Amino acid sequence: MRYRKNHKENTHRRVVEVAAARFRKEGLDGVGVATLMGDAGLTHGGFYSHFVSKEALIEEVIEAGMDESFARIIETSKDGGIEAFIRFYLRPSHREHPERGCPAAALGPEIARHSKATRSAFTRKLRRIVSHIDSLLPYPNAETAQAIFATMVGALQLARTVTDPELSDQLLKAGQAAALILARHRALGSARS
Amino acid sequence: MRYRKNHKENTHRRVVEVAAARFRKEGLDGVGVATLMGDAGLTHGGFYSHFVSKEALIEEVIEAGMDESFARIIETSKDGGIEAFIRFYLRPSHREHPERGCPAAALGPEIARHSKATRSAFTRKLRRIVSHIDSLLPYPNAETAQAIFATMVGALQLARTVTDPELSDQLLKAGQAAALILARHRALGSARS
DNA sequence: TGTACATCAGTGAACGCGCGTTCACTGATGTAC
DNA sequence: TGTACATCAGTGAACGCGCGTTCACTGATGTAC
Repeated sequence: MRYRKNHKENTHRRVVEVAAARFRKEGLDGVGVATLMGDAGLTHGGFYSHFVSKEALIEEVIEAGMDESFARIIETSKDGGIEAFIRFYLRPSHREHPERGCPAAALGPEIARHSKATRSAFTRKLRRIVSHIDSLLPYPNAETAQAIFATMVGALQLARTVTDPELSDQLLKAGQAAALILARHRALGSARS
Repeated sequence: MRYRKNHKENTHRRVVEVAAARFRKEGLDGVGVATLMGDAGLTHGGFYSHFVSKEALIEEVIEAGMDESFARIIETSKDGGIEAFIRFYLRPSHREHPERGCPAAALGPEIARHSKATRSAFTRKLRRIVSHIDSLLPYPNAETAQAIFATMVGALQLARTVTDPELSDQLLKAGQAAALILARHRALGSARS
Protein backbone atom coordinates (compact mmCIF):
# COMPACT_ATOMS: atom_id res chain seq x y z
CA MET A 1 0.00 0.00 0.00
CA ARG A 2 1.06 3.54 -0.72
CA TYR A 3 0.09 6.11 1.84
CA ARG A 4 -1.39 9.54 2.26
CA LYS A 5 0.61 12.76 2.31
CA ASN A 6 1.49 12.97 6.02
CA HIS A 7 1.31 9.28 6.73
CA LYS A 8 5.00 8.75 7.37
CA GLU A 9 5.38 11.77 9.64
CA ASN A 10 2.35 10.63 11.59
CA THR A 11 3.80 7.17 12.09
CA HIS A 12 7.15 8.63 13.07
CA ARG A 13 5.51 10.86 15.64
CA ARG A 14 3.50 7.94 17.01
CA VAL A 15 6.63 5.84 17.53
CA VAL A 16 8.37 8.75 19.26
CA GLU A 17 5.36 9.25 21.53
CA VAL A 18 5.17 5.59 22.52
CA ALA A 19 8.93 5.53 23.09
CA ALA A 20 8.86 8.74 25.12
CA ALA A 21 6.42 7.22 27.58
CA ARG A 22 7.99 3.78 27.79
CA PHE A 23 11.61 4.96 28.05
CA ARG A 24 10.75 7.23 30.97
CA LYS A 25 8.81 4.46 32.69
CA GLU A 26 11.01 1.43 31.97
CA GLY A 27 14.42 2.93 31.25
CA LEU A 28 16.35 3.23 28.00
CA ASP A 29 17.64 -0.34 28.21
CA GLY A 30 14.32 -1.69 29.43
CA VAL A 31 12.48 -1.16 26.15
CA GLY A 32 13.23 -3.07 22.96
CA VAL A 33 12.63 -1.97 19.38
CA ALA A 34 10.24 -4.85 18.68
CA THR A 35 7.69 -4.23 21.46
CA LEU A 36 7.96 -0.49 20.85
CA MET A 37 6.92 -0.88 17.22
CA GLY A 38 4.24 -3.34 18.33
CA ASP A 39 2.79 -0.68 20.66
CA ALA A 40 2.72 1.74 17.74
CA GLY A 41 0.77 -0.84 15.73
CA LEU A 42 3.65 -1.84 13.46
CA THR A 43 6.19 -4.63 13.07
CA HIS A 44 9.80 -4.20 14.12
CA GLY A 45 11.32 -4.23 10.62
CA GLY A 46 9.91 -0.84 9.76
CA PHE A 47 11.80 0.84 12.55
CA TYR A 48 14.85 1.50 10.41
CA SER A 49 13.00 3.44 7.76
CA HIS A 50 12.28 5.98 10.51
CA PHE A 51 15.49 5.96 12.58
CA VAL A 52 19.07 5.06 11.75
CA SER A 53 19.45 3.32 15.12
CA LYS A 54 17.85 2.94 18.52
CA GLU A 55 20.28 5.57 19.75
CA ALA A 56 18.85 8.05 17.20
CA LEU A 57 15.38 7.41 18.59
CA ILE A 58 16.67 7.98 22.11
CA GLU A 59 18.16 11.30 21.09
CA GLU A 60 14.89 12.39 19.52
CA VAL A 61 12.89 11.25 22.55
CA ILE A 62 15.11 13.09 25.03
CA GLU A 63 14.92 16.23 22.94
CA ALA A 64 11.13 16.05 22.62
CA GLY A 65 10.74 15.26 26.34
CA MET A 66 12.81 18.25 27.38
CA ASP A 67 10.74 20.44 25.05
CA GLU A 68 7.60 19.23 26.81
CA SER A 69 9.16 20.07 30.16
CA PHE A 70 10.05 23.51 28.88
CA ALA A 71 6.53 24.09 27.59
CA ARG A 72 5.15 23.16 30.99
CA ILE A 73 7.39 25.67 32.77
CA ILE A 74 6.26 28.41 30.41
CA GLU A 75 2.64 27.53 30.99
CA THR A 76 2.63 27.14 34.77
CA SER A 77 4.91 30.10 35.39
CA LYS A 78 2.79 32.37 33.18
CA ASP A 79 0.21 32.78 35.92
CA GLY A 80 1.99 31.76 39.10
CA GLY A 81 5.64 32.58 38.45
CA ILE A 82 8.49 30.44 39.72
CA GLU A 83 6.52 29.40 42.82
CA ALA A 84 3.80 27.80 40.72
CA PHE A 85 6.34 25.95 38.62
CA ILE A 86 8.16 24.58 41.67
CA ARG A 87 4.91 23.29 43.15
CA PHE A 88 3.90 21.89 39.77
CA TYR A 89 7.18 20.04 39.26
CA LEU A 90 7.23 18.57 42.75
CA ARG A 91 3.57 17.56 42.92
CA PRO A 92 2.61 13.95 43.77
CA SER A 93 1.24 13.17 40.32
CA HIS A 94 4.57 14.01 38.70
CA ARG A 95 6.17 11.52 41.08
CA GLU A 96 3.58 8.89 40.17
CA HIS A 97 3.84 9.37 36.41
CA PRO A 98 7.42 9.48 35.17
CA GLU A 99 6.13 8.40 31.75
CA ARG A 100 4.66 11.86 31.24
CA GLY A 101 7.24 13.75 33.27
CA CYS A 102 10.63 15.37 33.09
CA PRO A 103 13.32 13.27 31.32
CA ALA A 104 16.05 14.64 33.58
CA ALA A 105 14.35 13.13 36.62
CA ALA A 106 13.30 9.90 34.91
CA LEU A 107 16.52 9.14 33.04
CA GLY A 108 19.29 11.40 34.38
CA PRO A 109 22.21 9.00 34.90
CA GLU A 110 21.23 6.88 31.90
CA ILE A 111 21.43 9.87 29.56
CA ALA A 112 24.90 10.56 30.96
CA ARG A 113 25.96 7.11 29.68
CA HIS A 114 24.61 7.59 26.16
CA SER A 115 25.97 9.09 22.95
CA LYS A 116 27.50 12.53 22.64
CA ALA A 117 24.62 13.53 20.36
CA THR A 118 22.05 12.54 22.99
CA ARG A 119 23.92 14.38 25.73
CA SER A 120 24.32 17.45 23.54
CA ALA A 121 20.60 17.55 22.84
CA PHE A 122 19.99 17.25 26.58
CA THR A 123 22.49 20.02 27.31
CA ARG A 124 20.88 22.39 24.81
CA LYS A 125 17.40 21.85 26.20
CA LEU A 126 18.60 22.03 29.80
CA ARG A 127 20.11 25.44 29.06
CA ARG A 128 16.80 26.65 27.72
CA ILE A 129 14.94 25.46 30.81
CA VAL A 130 17.49 26.90 33.21
CA SER A 131 17.56 30.26 31.46
CA HIS A 132 13.79 30.49 31.65
CA ILE A 133 13.92 29.71 35.37
CA ASP A 134 16.55 32.42 35.63
CA SER A 135 14.22 34.92 33.98
CA LEU A 136 11.56 34.19 36.59
CA LEU A 137 13.82 35.03 39.54
CA PRO A 138 13.50 38.24 41.51
CA TYR A 139 17.34 38.38 41.51
CA PRO A 140 18.29 36.69 38.24
CA ASN A 141 21.40 34.55 38.49
CA ALA A 142 22.42 31.61 36.33
CA GLU A 143 23.78 29.50 39.18
CA THR A 144 20.68 30.06 41.27
CA ALA A 145 18.53 28.83 38.39
CA GLN A 146 20.76 25.78 37.91
CA ALA A 147 20.63 24.95 41.61
CA ILE A 148 16.84 25.24 41.69
CA PHE A 149 16.50 22.78 38.84
CA ALA A 150 19.05 20.41 40.39
CA THR A 151 17.16 20.47 43.68
CA MET A 152 13.89 19.63 41.98
CA VAL A 153 15.40 16.81 39.91
CA GLY A 154 17.11 15.29 42.95
CA ALA A 155 14.06 15.57 45.19
CA LEU A 156 11.74 14.03 42.61
CA GLN A 157 14.08 11.10 42.02
CA LEU A 158 14.51 10.37 45.70
CA ALA A 159 10.75 10.64 46.22
CA ARG A 160 10.27 8.06 43.46
CA THR A 161 12.86 5.64 44.82
CA VAL A 162 11.97 5.52 48.47
CA THR A 163 9.56 2.80 49.67
CA ASP A 164 7.99 4.77 52.52
CA PRO A 165 5.13 6.99 51.27
CA GLU A 166 5.50 9.40 54.18
CA LEU A 167 9.19 9.92 53.52
CA SER A 168 8.39 10.31 49.84
CA ASP A 169 5.86 13.06 50.54
CA GLN A 170 8.31 14.72 52.86
CA LEU A 171 10.97 14.71 50.15
CA LEU A 172 8.61 16.48 47.74
CA LYS A 173 7.80 19.09 50.36
CA ALA A 174 11.43 19.51 51.32
CA GLY A 175 12.34 20.01 47.67
CA GLN A 176 9.61 22.60 47.25
CA ALA A 177 10.62 24.54 50.34
CA ALA A 178 14.30 24.47 49.39
CA ALA A 179 13.67 25.53 45.80
CA LEU A 180 11.54 28.41 47.04
CA ILE A 181 14.25 29.56 49.43
CA LEU A 182 16.80 29.50 46.65
CA ALA A 183 14.41 31.30 44.29
CA ARG A 184 13.98 34.16 46.78
CA HIS A 185 17.60 34.27 47.82
CA ARG A 186 19.50 37.42 47.00
CA ALA A 187 22.92 36.31 45.79
CA LEU A 188 23.80 32.66 45.59
CA GLY A 189 27.45 33.37 44.87
CA SER A 190 28.04 35.14 48.15
CA ALA A 191 27.46 31.93 50.07
CA ARG A 192 30.55 30.34 48.59
CA SER A 193 33.39 30.03 51.00
CA MET B 1 39.94 -28.03 45.21
CA ARG B 2 38.67 -27.33 48.67
CA TYR B 3 39.41 -23.91 50.03
CA ARG B 4 40.72 -22.07 53.03
CA LYS B 5 38.55 -20.85 55.90
CA ASN B 6 37.53 -17.42 54.55
CA HIS B 7 37.88 -18.24 50.90
CA LYS B 8 34.20 -18.06 50.04
CA GLU B 9 33.59 -14.79 51.86
CA ASN B 10 36.63 -13.32 50.12
CA THR B 11 35.33 -14.33 46.71
CA HIS B 12 31.88 -13.02 47.55
CA ARG B 13 33.33 -9.68 48.60
CA ARG B 14 35.45 -9.51 45.46
CA VAL B 15 32.40 -10.03 43.22
CA VAL B 16 30.46 -7.36 45.11
CA GLU B 17 33.37 -4.93 44.76
CA VAL B 18 33.71 -5.49 41.02
CA ALA B 19 29.94 -5.18 40.61
CA ALA B 20 29.78 -2.03 42.73
CA ALA B 21 32.22 -0.25 40.43
CA ARG B 22 30.81 -1.53 37.15
CA PHE B 23 27.14 -0.99 38.00
CA ARG B 24 27.80 2.63 38.92
CA LYS B 25 29.81 3.19 35.77
CA GLU B 26 27.79 1.21 33.22
CA GLY B 27 24.33 0.99 34.76
CA LEU B 28 22.49 -1.95 36.30
CA ASP B 29 21.37 -3.27 32.90
CA GLY B 30 24.72 -2.54 31.28
CA VAL B 31 26.62 -5.23 33.16
CA GLY B 32 26.08 -8.95 32.67
CA VAL B 33 26.74 -11.75 35.14
CA ALA B 34 29.30 -13.45 32.86
CA THR B 35 31.71 -10.52 32.40
CA LEU B 36 31.26 -9.59 36.04
CA MET B 37 32.46 -13.00 37.18
CA GLY B 38 35.22 -12.84 34.59
CA ASP B 39 36.45 -9.58 36.11
CA ALA B 40 36.50 -11.26 39.51
CA GLY B 41 38.64 -14.05 38.02
CA LEU B 42 35.91 -16.68 37.94
CA THR B 43 33.50 -18.28 35.46
CA HIS B 44 29.84 -17.32 35.33
CA GLY B 45 28.44 -20.61 36.64
CA GLY B 46 29.70 -19.98 40.14
CA PHE B 47 27.64 -16.83 40.49
CA TYR B 48 24.63 -18.68 41.86
CA SER B 49 26.46 -20.25 44.76
CA HIS B 50 26.98 -16.66 45.99
CA PHE B 51 23.71 -14.93 45.03
CA VAL B 52 20.20 -16.24 44.42
CA SER B 53 19.81 -13.88 41.46
CA LYS B 54 21.32 -10.82 39.78
CA GLU B 55 18.72 -8.76 41.62
CA ALA B 56 20.09 -10.04 44.96
CA LEU B 57 23.56 -8.85 43.93
CA ILE B 58 22.11 -5.46 43.01
CA GLU B 59 20.49 -5.15 46.39
CA GLU B 60 23.75 -5.98 48.12
CA VAL B 61 25.72 -3.57 45.93
CA ILE B 62 23.34 -0.66 46.55
CA GLU B 63 23.43 -1.31 50.26
CA ALA B 64 27.23 -1.48 50.34
CA GLY B 65 27.54 1.61 48.15
CA MET B 66 25.31 3.67 50.39
CA ASP B 67 27.33 2.50 53.39
CA GLU B 68 30.47 3.79 51.67
CA SER B 69 28.78 7.12 51.04
CA PHE B 70 27.76 7.29 54.68
CA ALA B 71 31.29 6.51 55.84
CA ARG B 72 32.60 9.31 53.65
CA ILE B 73 30.20 11.83 55.16
CA ILE B 74 31.28 10.84 58.65
CA GLU B 75 34.92 11.18 57.73
CA THR B 76 34.82 14.46 55.84
CA SER B 77 32.41 16.14 58.23
CA LYS B 78 34.46 15.10 61.25
CA ASP B 79 36.94 17.91 60.62
CA GLY B 80 35.11 20.33 58.36
CA GLY B 81 31.44 19.88 59.24
CA ILE B 82 28.66 20.04 56.69
CA GLU B 83 30.59 22.56 54.54
CA ALA B 84 33.44 20.13 54.00
CA PHE B 85 31.05 17.35 53.09
CA ILE B 86 29.21 19.50 50.54
CA ARG B 87 32.46 20.50 48.88
CA PHE B 88 33.64 16.89 48.98
CA TYR B 89 30.48 15.52 47.40
CA LEU B 90 30.39 18.11 44.63
CA ARG B 91 34.08 18.05 43.76
CA PRO B 92 35.17 17.41 40.15
CA SER B 93 36.71 14.03 40.88
CA HIS B 94 33.40 12.71 42.20
CA ARG B 95 31.83 13.81 38.92
CA GLU B 96 34.57 12.05 36.97
CA HIS B 97 34.41 8.80 38.90
CA PRO B 98 30.87 7.54 39.38
CA GLU B 99 32.32 4.04 39.83
CA ARG B 100 33.64 5.03 43.25
CA GLY B 101 30.90 7.52 44.07
CA CYS B 102 27.43 7.84 45.52
CA PRO B 103 24.91 5.25 44.23
CA ALA B 104 22.05 7.74 44.49
CA ALA B 105 23.72 9.99 41.93
CA ALA B 106 24.99 7.17 39.69
CA LEU B 107 21.87 5.00 39.66
CA GLY B 108 18.95 7.00 41.10
CA PRO B 109 16.15 6.38 38.61
CA GLU B 110 17.32 2.83 37.91
CA ILE B 111 17.05 1.89 41.57
CA ALA B 112 13.50 3.28 41.53
CA ARG B 113 12.65 0.66 38.87
CA HIS B 114 14.08 -2.30 40.76
CA SER B 115 12.76 -4.69 43.38
CA LYS B 116 11.07 -3.67 46.59
CA ALA B 117 13.96 -5.22 48.52
CA THR B 118 16.50 -3.09 46.64
CA ARG B 119 14.45 0.08 47.15
CA SER B 120 13.97 -0.73 50.84
CA ALA B 121 17.70 -1.14 51.32
CA PHE B 122 18.23 2.18 49.57
CA THR B 123 15.57 3.85 51.72
CA ARG B 124 17.13 2.57 54.93
CA LYS B 125 20.58 3.80 54.00
CA LEU B 126 19.27 7.11 52.68
CA ARG B 127 17.62 7.72 56.05
CA ARG B 128 20.92 7.14 57.79
CA ILE B 129 22.73 9.59 55.52
CA VAL B 130 20.04 12.24 55.80
CA SER B 131 19.87 11.99 59.56
CA HIS B 132 23.61 12.44 59.82
CA ILE B 133 23.42 15.52 57.61
CA ASP B 134 20.65 16.72 59.89
CA SER B 135 22.90 16.33 62.93
CA LEU B 136 25.51 18.54 61.30
CA LEU B 137 23.13 21.46 60.78
CA PRO B 138 23.24 24.59 62.94
CA TYR B 139 19.42 24.46 62.94
CA PRO B 140 18.64 20.75 62.69
CA ASN B 141 15.62 19.97 60.54
CA ALA B 142 14.79 16.75 58.70
CA GLU B 143 13.46 18.45 55.58
CA THR B 144 16.47 20.74 55.33
CA ALA B 145 18.76 17.72 55.45
CA GLN B 146 16.70 15.95 52.78
CA ALA B 147 16.75 18.99 50.52
CA ILE B 148 20.51 19.37 50.88
CA PHE B 149 21.06 15.78 49.79
CA ALA B 150 18.56 16.14 46.92
CA THR B 151 20.34 19.26 45.72
CA MET B 152 23.71 17.53 45.73
CA VAL B 153 22.40 14.42 43.93
CA GLY B 154 20.67 16.51 41.26
CA ALA B 155 23.63 18.82 40.71
CA LEU B 156 26.11 15.95 40.42
CA GLN B 157 23.92 14.13 37.91
CA LEU B 158 23.42 17.17 35.74
CA ALA B 159 27.16 17.94 35.89
CA ARG B 160 27.84 14.40 34.67
CA THR B 161 25.33 14.55 31.82
CA VAL B 162 26.11 17.89 30.26
CA THR B 163 28.60 18.00 27.37
CA ASP B 164 29.98 21.49 28.06
CA PRO B 165 32.77 21.37 30.70
CA GLU B 166 32.19 24.98 31.71
CA LEU B 167 28.51 24.41 32.34
CA SER B 168 29.40 21.23 34.20
CA ASP B 169 31.78 23.10 36.52
CA GLN B 170 29.18 25.78 37.03
CA LEU B 171 26.60 23.16 38.02
CA LEU B 172 28.94 21.78 40.69
CA LYS B 173 29.55 25.27 42.06
CA ALA B 174 25.87 26.14 41.93
CA GLY B 175 25.06 22.95 43.84
CA GLN B 176 27.68 23.74 46.45
CA ALA B 177 26.48 27.30 46.94
CA ALA B 178 22.84 26.23 47.14
CA ALA B 179 23.52 23.39 49.59
CA LEU B 180 25.48 25.79 51.78
CA ILE B 181 22.66 28.33 51.80
CA LEU B 182 20.20 25.60 52.78
CA ALA B 183 22.57 24.30 55.46
CA ARG B 184 22.78 27.74 57.07
CA HIS B 185 19.15 28.58 56.64
CA ARG B 186 17.15 28.96 59.80
CA ALA B 187 13.81 27.26 59.18
CA LEU B 188 13.09 25.57 55.90
CA GLY B 189 9.46 25.00 56.74
CA SER B 190 8.66 28.70 57.04
CA ALA B 191 9.35 29.20 53.34
CA ARG B 192 6.40 27.06 52.40
CA SER B 193 3.48 29.01 51.03
C1' DT C 1 -9.88 7.77 -19.95
C1' DG C 2 -7.24 3.49 -19.51
C1' DT C 3 -3.04 1.00 -18.87
C1' DA C 4 1.81 0.23 -17.31
C1' DC C 5 5.03 1.21 -14.18
C1' DA C 6 7.69 3.35 -10.26
C1' DT C 7 7.43 4.36 -5.50
C1' DC C 8 8.28 3.31 -0.77
C1' DA C 9 6.04 2.45 4.08
C1' DG C 10 5.65 -1.48 6.13
C1' DT C 11 6.37 -6.89 6.58
C1' DG C 12 8.51 -10.80 8.62
C1' DA C 13 12.24 -14.18 8.40
C1' DA C 14 16.83 -14.34 9.60
C1' DC C 15 21.61 -12.75 11.45
C1' DG C 16 24.82 -13.17 15.50
C1' DC C 17 25.01 -12.09 20.11
C1' DG C 18 24.65 -11.65 25.08
C1' DC C 19 21.37 -12.14 28.57
C1' DG C 20 20.03 -14.71 33.32
C1' DT C 21 19.79 -19.13 34.93
C1' DT C 22 20.46 -24.36 35.51
C1' DC C 23 23.04 -28.37 36.28
C1' DA C 24 26.06 -32.44 36.04
C1' DC C 25 30.55 -32.47 36.98
C1' DT C 26 35.62 -31.71 38.98
C1' DG C 27 39.06 -32.18 42.28
C1' DA C 28 41.77 -30.45 46.36
C1' DT C 29 41.06 -30.43 50.94
C1' DG C 30 39.27 -31.59 55.76
C1' DT C 31 37.44 -35.25 58.42
C1' DA C 32 36.45 -40.02 60.02
C1' DC C 33 38.22 -44.38 60.84
C1' DT D 1 50.02 -42.56 60.75
C1' DG D 2 47.63 -44.00 56.56
C1' DT D 3 43.56 -44.61 53.83
C1' DA D 4 38.71 -43.80 52.30
C1' DC D 5 35.32 -40.72 51.80
C1' DA D 6 32.41 -36.42 52.10
C1' DT D 7 32.44 -31.67 51.12
C1' DC D 8 31.49 -27.81 48.21
C1' DA D 9 33.61 -23.62 45.54
C1' DG D 10 34.15 -23.29 41.13
C1' DT D 11 33.65 -25.09 35.99
C1' DG D 12 31.67 -24.90 31.52
C1' DA D 13 28.10 -26.66 28.40
C1' DA D 14 23.48 -25.86 27.63
C1' DC D 15 18.58 -23.76 28.14
C1' DG D 16 15.25 -20.39 26.05
C1' DC D 17 14.87 -15.75 25.16
C1' DG D 18 15.04 -11.02 23.57
C1' DC D 19 18.21 -7.85 21.83
C1' DG D 20 19.53 -4.47 17.62
C1' DT D 21 19.94 -4.76 12.92
C1' DT D 22 19.53 -6.35 7.88
C1' DC D 23 17.16 -7.41 3.83
C1' DA D 24 14.34 -9.42 0.09
C1' DC D 25 9.84 -8.80 -0.47
C1' DT D 26 4.69 -6.92 -0.74
C1' DG D 27 1.16 -4.25 -2.63
C1' DA D 28 -1.77 0.02 -2.80
C1' DT D 29 -1.22 4.24 -4.62
C1' DG D 30 0.44 8.25 -7.58
C1' DT D 31 2.37 9.31 -11.93
C1' DA D 32 3.54 8.91 -16.91
C1' DC D 33 1.96 7.84 -21.31
